[in-house]
Amino acid sequence: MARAGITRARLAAVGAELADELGFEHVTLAEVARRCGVQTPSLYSHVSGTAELREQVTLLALEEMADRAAEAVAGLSGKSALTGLANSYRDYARQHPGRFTASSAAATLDAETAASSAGPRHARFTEAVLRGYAVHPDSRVHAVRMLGSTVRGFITLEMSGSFDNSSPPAAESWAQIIHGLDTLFRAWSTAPDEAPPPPHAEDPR
Amino acid sequence: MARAGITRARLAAVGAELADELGFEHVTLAEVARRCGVQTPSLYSHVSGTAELREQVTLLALEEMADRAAEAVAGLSGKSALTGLANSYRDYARQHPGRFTASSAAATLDAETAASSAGPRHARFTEAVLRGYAVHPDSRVHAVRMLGSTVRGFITLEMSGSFDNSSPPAAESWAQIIHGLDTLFRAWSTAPDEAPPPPHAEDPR
DNA sequence: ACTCAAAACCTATACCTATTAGCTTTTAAG
DNA sequence: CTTAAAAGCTAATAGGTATAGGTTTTGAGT
Repeated sequence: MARAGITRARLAAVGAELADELGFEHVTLAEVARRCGVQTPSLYSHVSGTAELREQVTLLALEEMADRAAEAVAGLSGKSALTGLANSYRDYARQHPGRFTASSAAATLDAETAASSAGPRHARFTEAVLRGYAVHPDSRVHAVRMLGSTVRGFITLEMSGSFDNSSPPAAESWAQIIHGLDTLFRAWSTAPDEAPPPPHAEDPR
Repeated sequence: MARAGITRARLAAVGAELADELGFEHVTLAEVARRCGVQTPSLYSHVSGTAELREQVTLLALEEMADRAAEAVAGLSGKSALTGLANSYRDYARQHPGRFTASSAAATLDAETAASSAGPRHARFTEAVLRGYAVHPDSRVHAVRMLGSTVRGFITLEMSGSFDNSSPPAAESWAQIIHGLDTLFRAWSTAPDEAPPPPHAEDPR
């Protein structure tokens, strides 16, 4: 279709559209090439293969999400910030399901790429939100991880339709869960919650 | 390799091994056929295609996880039950990463299949655990969903290596997070936490 | 034991996608 | 203008998916 010079960035953009339309697993060199009005092998001058193409989509998604997260928490603190951050992710996932899925595939990023990606930015925003709660330093990382886990887990399950078969709409639970996190983080701000014994033995490797 | 008569169940089993060894996305008819000492087309008498093969692996994983969850919470209540349930999932994911990934792909199950799968069993175990907290009926579903989201989210992020670049080992956060959920559910058992206004407008479609 | 039909496999084939190799056409710098 | 690199293209291989149609087992009924 559209010929306009292939660039790495354009491949990522086309791949991202494709992901949202057909699902991240259908982001394929052949289809992207088709949409760019170019033969498949031509793409190899710009990306090393399918893996890198998808990686670019993943990085694009992480960037976009970080941008939105930044906007969402700007000037807010406490529960408003928490709500804004969480909603920015959920809204993004609803508007761009394929990209959100791509962002979950950050697993496949090598260490250097991951470090230079927007990944760390996300952690910083989350930390910023948590700072508003004055969470005790010893609990901060845990809170960051819990927030990330719960938000990503909920969105994933919601997207996969896991909540479609039980009665209250997912949105209601979402509100309650955010409320719960707010409560919990408030509690963590005072006492550093003495570490309970590890709930089960680590494999001693 | 081993010839012993192909059955749907065996395909699922071989597929599950394959998933753990190479990753769920490498569960392919060709490779399963190879491992069964059979030609690829022969599999079509037992499954309708790649999609159904993977679906079988997903169902197998859901069954296994439900079995373990059942064992893990048997005779326990309160925080012990919570910990046991959560750990049963995390341990399963560590021992069978590919199957765990497969279980996350429940999205692709059609409604009937999903309903008759082990999916509902998981919800029941979670509910059972929550019952030990005497969570207010109005909050129960939300608690179930939060527990599911947090546990699955954490495990996914841990598996993807997201926690590898910050200092306290993931296991420590895991313990803290379970502790946090315990605290929260205890709080939810008393007051039904008046519903806060929805944190943001639903799309009014 | 014998038959014969279904079950379980196989071969052949067509179509995708991925990837490599090597050629041709632009394009823009000097 | 010239010319070298950039950007694309064609050709060709490999491996996975899927369908069609044939052959061999196997076991149920007689």
